[in-house]
Amino acid sequence: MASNTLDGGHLRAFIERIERLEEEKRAIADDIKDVYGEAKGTGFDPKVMRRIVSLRRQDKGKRQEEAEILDLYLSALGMSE
Amino acid sequence: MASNTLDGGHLRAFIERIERLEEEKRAIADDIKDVYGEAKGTGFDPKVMRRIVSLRRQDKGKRQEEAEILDLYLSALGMSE
Amino acid sequence: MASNTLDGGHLRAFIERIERLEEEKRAIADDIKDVYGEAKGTGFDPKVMRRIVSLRRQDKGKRQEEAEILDLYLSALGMSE
Amino acid sequence: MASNTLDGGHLRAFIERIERLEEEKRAIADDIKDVYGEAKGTGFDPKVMRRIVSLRRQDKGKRQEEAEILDLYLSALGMSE
DNA sequence: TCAGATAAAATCGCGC
DNA sequence: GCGCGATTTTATCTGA
Repeated sequence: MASNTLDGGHLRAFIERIERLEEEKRAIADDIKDVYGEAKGTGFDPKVMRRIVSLRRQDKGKRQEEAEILDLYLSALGMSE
Repeated sequence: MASNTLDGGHLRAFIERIERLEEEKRAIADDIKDVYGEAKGTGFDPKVMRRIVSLRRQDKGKRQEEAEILDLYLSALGMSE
Repeated sequence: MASNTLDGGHLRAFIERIERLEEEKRAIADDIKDVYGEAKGTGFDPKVMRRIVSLRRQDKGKRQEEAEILDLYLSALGMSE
Repeated sequence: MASNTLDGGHLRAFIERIERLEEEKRAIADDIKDVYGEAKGTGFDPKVMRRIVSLRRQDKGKRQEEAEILDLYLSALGMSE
């Protein structure tokens, strides 16, 4: 039972670390929303902006994927080290 | 055309701010994942932990909503002033 | 081409079933709106009512989650069998 | 205070009617999900199907809009009765 | 690696 | 028309 108490304290610590991080994450999400709002206030269409961000994210992901494939080829050729 | 360039620069600035924020957000998400991994390494079940975090988040949200609805009732009853 | 026609017919049947169900769903949504309107007509504030409905929905979901998490705890402790 | 009790009962009746309707709505939503699952089981791609349903819904909305415009013209011409 | 579950983002629709 | 809430769609993550 003592060990249960110990585990409980340990678990609580983990939970609270996670909750703090999630709070930070949420704060940033709010910041992002604010930026969209600010942009809207200066005449930009948030919907269009979201699409741009999404497209650029995809491009970036694709570029990363291509880089990984390149690494794969290089290591297959014994040229990665 | 000059105005287009200006708008473009403005838009670009917004987009880049958003992308930086999204990067931070993703970094925090990774941190959270790490914490779950670390907890798992010490014997805790991540699934149970996620459920706990979720439940606590709901509790918090619900308490806030209840406070809001009380205000609503009071104002509906003309007792808010 | 015969197989295309067959697949097309099959697909069409699925699509139409879905569309019929969506129509029913929309009809119910309209009914709900009507009830809010009727309640408003007898002096109740729809905004407050919506909040109540939302809160009760959350309560229900939370109770279900709590039951699930109890199961999780029990199984995590090897007490579920 | 007696009137409050009466109002409470009335309010409760409205709330419960709404909740029953929302339950029906949710049941239908589940049915729809089931149909997509069934279609997937016979080899159709749910994502494509959703797009089809969405397109057809748009078409329908557009056709309705056109019909309304036609009615408008007809009544403007005194030909609607 | 894929399916299933979970969470996030985007879209839609309502009421104000 | 705008914000807000609900719904739907998309992306992420975990476990098999």
